[in-house]
Amino acid sequence: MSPFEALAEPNRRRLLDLLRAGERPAGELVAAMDLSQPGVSKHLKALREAGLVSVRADGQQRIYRLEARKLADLDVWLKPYRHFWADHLDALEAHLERDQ
Amino acid sequence: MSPFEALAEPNRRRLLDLLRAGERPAGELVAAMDLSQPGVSKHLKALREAGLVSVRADGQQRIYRLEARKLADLDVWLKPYRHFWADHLDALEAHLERDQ
DNA sequence: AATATATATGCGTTGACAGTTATATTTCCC
DNA sequence: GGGAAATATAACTGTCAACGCATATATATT
Repeated sequence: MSPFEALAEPNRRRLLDLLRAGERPAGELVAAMDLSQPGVSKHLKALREAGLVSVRADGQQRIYRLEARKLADLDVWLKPYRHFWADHLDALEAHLERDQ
Repeated sequence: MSPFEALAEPNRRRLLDLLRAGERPAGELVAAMDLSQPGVSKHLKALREAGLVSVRADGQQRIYRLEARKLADLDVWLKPYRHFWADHLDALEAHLERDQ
């Protein structure tokens, strides 16, 4: 599953947001999400396959960790578009300054 | 359809890439894509509903135009993640400099 | 008005995905 | 070893998206 596809699902974006605060065992993620345990587990699998998270075993727990480097793919794709709204912003700012 | 969902589909990303060069009639997009005309038309509809493109009529043609501002949503979502790989890059650069 | 061109929509099929419940697997503790 | 806890997988169901083909709609041309 590509990062783009992985991010299409809101629950998966939420999982990544949760992991931004630091690595967490799957159980905590389940508790934080409004989803069944298997549901969360499947989303985590999708994120794993997209390379967006990694897991490490700690006893019977699985500690999930954000792999943000993979999001750089998105950033790269986005790059040639960025100047479009950057230009607009520049124009807006110029306009606002002119009006001051 | 959210921008995230819209971007999950490779053909739709390709359509956006094509529109980066400037606005184009639907027919040109069909010619450039390896898809049926109705197929392209449906993807364009999805992009329209996601706010990522706009259309204007010119005779019997429909001229499509990139609405890149909507991609700023993506950029905003990405923002809190950016420092993750930026940090990694800094570390890598420092490492490379040290080795020079 | 009839025909052609450009584009969109309807329909049917197929495959993928998200959600559930139930069950398997692994590890821990007694 | 036996049971509990943590997590993953299996099996099933309902929904939705993508594709192709056929058709409708709108505009232009003669």
